Amino acid sequence: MMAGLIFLKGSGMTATVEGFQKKFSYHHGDLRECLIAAGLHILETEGTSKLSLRATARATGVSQAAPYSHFADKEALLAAIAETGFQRLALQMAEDATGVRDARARIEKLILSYIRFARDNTALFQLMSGHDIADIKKYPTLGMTAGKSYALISAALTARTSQDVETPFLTVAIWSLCHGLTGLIIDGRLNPATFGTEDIEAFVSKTIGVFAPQLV
Amino acid sequence: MMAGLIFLKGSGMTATVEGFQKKFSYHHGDLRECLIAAGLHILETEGTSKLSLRATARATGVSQAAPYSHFADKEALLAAIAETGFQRLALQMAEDATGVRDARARIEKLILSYIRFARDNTALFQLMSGHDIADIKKYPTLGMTAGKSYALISAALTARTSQDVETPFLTVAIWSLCHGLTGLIIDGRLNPATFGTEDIEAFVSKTIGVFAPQLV
DNA sequence: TGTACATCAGTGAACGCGCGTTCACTGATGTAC
DNA sequence: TGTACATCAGTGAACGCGCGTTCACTGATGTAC
Repeated sequence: MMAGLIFLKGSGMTATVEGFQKKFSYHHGDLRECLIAAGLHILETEGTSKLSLRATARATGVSQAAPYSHFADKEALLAAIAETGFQRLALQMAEDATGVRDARARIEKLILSYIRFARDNTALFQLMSGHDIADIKKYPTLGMTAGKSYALISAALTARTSQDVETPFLTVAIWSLCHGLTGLIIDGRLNPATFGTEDIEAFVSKTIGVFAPQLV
Repeated sequence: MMAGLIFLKGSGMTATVEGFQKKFSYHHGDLRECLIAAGLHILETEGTSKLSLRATARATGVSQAAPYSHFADKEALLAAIAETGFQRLALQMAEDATGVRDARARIEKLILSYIRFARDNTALFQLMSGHDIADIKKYPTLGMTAGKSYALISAALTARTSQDVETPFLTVAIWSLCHGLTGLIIDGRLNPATFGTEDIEAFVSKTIGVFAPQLV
């Protein structure tokens, strides 16, 4: 099946949109979500430079002016796409760490999940991390959603704080390490041969061991 | 004095270019360096989106086709600008840590210098860290120059490795932490109030203390 | 149940813009004699 | 020392492009009566 079909609108056509059958007509019915989905698709298949309002509308089979019924401008679409990204990231992290109750193992899982997400969705991750959205305060829900993955790591640490190192400090430190390692990896600026460990899993494990030995 | 003057070329005009007087005429004489300087200037004053070959040529007072005498295409100019950025970063880090011989203090200085550079040159730092240059292998000197700041931290660590944690591992870890903390700070995604320390200096110091207590 | 109407999502043409790149050219410069 | 010439950095006009955004409009839909 063509992935693009999901976003397409055409007279009389039917297509599965997020699990339910929908008959398309003059009014799309689900355009906002489809534009976001199409934007995500363009981002991953063609890169940031190709992600335009017009291309997104095109991929959705809708006129170039149609997005303006749902987004004030291009930046608003970018913000919505980034927010979806943060939602997916938090979801994936939570899923990957499901059932893992041991604090240290859980932190490691969360970090590896973060790295995996960035690797699998590089352009999206860069949109989420970058400066393409100038005024982040214009999109209050974006900041909130972005905090979800941070909260997962914070929560995993909260249960197991040592006496001499506070959780907030530890969270920021581990979060920075996770974020930095991820960025360096996806930019190809780290040579895994010089890690001093066999692979990234081992590296993360060793890092947490050195950094937070108080975690059980 | 207008900063733009530095890059300007005009019949009969004189301007100081990197410390020496130069009389401009049909042939510029130093166009390659001036284009890079102008590009850096645009990057910091107007942002990545305004950094185009045409704008750079305009800022240099030269025709829009002139840059093609020195750069194969836009990406080649971006690579040259990024490389200059890496050069400046390494230089600043080395300067900021001059005379600091204590391993732990030196690492801290280097990290704080890295953060300061990113804060003072946000758009440039993003060009250096981002994916705007698609095929980094096309610019071999870029990769080499990028390695200089990494080498500074690595060297600072080499002198003081504990028995149970190897230097390469520690370097990657501290490098990741430094890079990640920097990225989160310049993206405004960290609230300094929740650091658990008074300021960033204290945070970095505490981090190194926890992470590498074996450093004197 | 049937009809008139208000709503507003989506249309399609048009605007002006800045961009990367090409191309035949021009003119300043350094060098060989 | 003076002249002819090759070099090649820089010119300026032009190409085609895709973009964000606006605007008067159209037609599908739901609702009030």
